[in-house]
Amino acid sequence: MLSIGEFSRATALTVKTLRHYHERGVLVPTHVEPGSGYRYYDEVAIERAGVIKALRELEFSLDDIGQILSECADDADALQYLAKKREAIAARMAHLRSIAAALESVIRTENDAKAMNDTEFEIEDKTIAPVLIAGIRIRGRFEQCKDVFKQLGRAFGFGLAGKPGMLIYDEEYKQQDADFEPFFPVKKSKKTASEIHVRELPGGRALCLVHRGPYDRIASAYGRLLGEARQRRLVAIAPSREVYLKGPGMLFAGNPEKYLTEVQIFVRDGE
Amino acid sequence: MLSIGEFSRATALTVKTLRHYHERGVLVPTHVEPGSGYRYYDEVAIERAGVIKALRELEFSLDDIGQILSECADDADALQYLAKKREAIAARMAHLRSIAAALESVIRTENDAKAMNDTEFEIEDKTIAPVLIAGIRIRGRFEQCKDVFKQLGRAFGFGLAGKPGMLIYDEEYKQQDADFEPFFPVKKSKKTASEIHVRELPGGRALCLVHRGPYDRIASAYGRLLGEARQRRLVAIAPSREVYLKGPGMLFAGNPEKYLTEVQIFVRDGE
DNA sequence: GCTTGACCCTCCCCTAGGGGGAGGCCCCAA
DNA sequence: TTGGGGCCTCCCCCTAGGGGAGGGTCAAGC
Repeated sequence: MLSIGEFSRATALTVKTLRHYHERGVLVPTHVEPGSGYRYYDEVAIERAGVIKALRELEFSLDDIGQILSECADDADALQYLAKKREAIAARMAHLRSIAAALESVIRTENDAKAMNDTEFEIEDKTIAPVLIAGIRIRGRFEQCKDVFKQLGRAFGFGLAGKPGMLIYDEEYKQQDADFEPFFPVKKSKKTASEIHVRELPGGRALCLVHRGPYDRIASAYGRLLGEARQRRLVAIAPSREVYLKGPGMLFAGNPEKYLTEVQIFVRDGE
Repeated sequence: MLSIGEFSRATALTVKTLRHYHERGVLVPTHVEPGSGYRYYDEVAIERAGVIKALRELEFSLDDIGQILSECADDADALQYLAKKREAIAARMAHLRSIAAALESVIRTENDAKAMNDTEFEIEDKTIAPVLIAGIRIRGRFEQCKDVFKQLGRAFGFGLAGKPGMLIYDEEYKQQDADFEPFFPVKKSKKTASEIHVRELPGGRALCLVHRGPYDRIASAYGRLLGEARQRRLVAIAPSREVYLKGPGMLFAGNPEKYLTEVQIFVRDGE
């Protein structure tokens, strides 16, 4: 028979832990001296302690361990518990994966934005590649887009493939009854029962300009782009797009003077 | 100003949680009525509550959240915290992955063994495929192999590709100074600084017999196999192998009468 | 037999993020 | 003025133990 200290060294469990296991009933000492309350353990307890250690390493709770020990004498008997644990761990990992994806997305966005901190932006004549998006087209005020992005983020678990954007279907600026579609680029399509519309956005030639500052001053970027288009004898094709290189973050609204928005006006040669 | 109940509905945080956040200092009410102790919150608190909710969903601790809120006004300011969290989550996921692998391995082993429960085993003349293994060759008593398997399991995180086995280099049975090598099949090689020997085990023709029962009766399987080899005029090639289809489990030692061990004696045509 | 030092005991408080509930005060409307 | 709902503080509960205080026990040396 081993005293608790000897048993602790034999099993590599702390004395505190052993007393706790006794209290919780998962590893009761073989004998408790009635007068002094000293705990004594035998060989059988060493084996049981080994099983408990193995189960703890698999992150079973003490309650589960107590039940497993009372019902099982062989790994095969514990199969249902092991399988349940496997499912629980898979679920937990899926959740952690979604958190990691969200973190990754914020970090990348902020790093990208940081790199553009001191850039002076000019109008660019680019060819935009087609891109798969998930969007929700709505009619109303632009403030609503915040909630729409949240909805999209939840539906796709931030398994996103790029910066969020918006399609603006109106030919002229409308404050009240605007017709627009916030979207996220996504990696692959996914069944969603809601009003989310997943499709490939066509590419094409576009005049682009990055606007730095709050959204209520974004009209100037449109003005410059449309002026440039006229000068180059190009015809704008609706919808135009905005890509939010840096906007209100996932956590903080941040400073609107630092917002970066690329405005893309698709064009074709004028007749 | 909103009462705590109204604020609770506005933020979707429970009243209990809000009081807890107050106590922990992460979300202090805008005003506390001195007489009654009633808490009142304003619009700014709603925004702050939103940030706290987002950070809680990313599984930051309240302490971390307090610090982030006190130092950051923009997602960019929180980058270091986000990056640290990402690392922590990656580490946690790696750990969970190893647990899941261990669970998977036990479950598969037990299911495989269960399927062989009622089988009567006969000698088979098989061609064994080559297999990549990690082994530790030692000299001593067979009881030591238990610790060796533990060591291998730890080193390879149960990222295993099959059943454990053992190579027996002795031509005859030795109790004391046996020369043997417990091994695990592995998926790919891996640098290990210790005495673990990773290599491809050659395949070949072998006479095989599954032995059911404790290891101290395994000699009969060898006897039957060697007799069969003699009868077929085959020559045994050392080392022979044992594959532990079901032995003492990861958790319980279990019932030795149910152990299943495939003995493989490699042979070539006799001259 | 006594002392000493190591060992062991129980009891209480602590961790993170709240949940549940008791007992009592506050506020507003009928 | 009275009710009912809202709000307050205080206490205990959960994991799996850790830290420490205060005090009893064991075995060996003298």
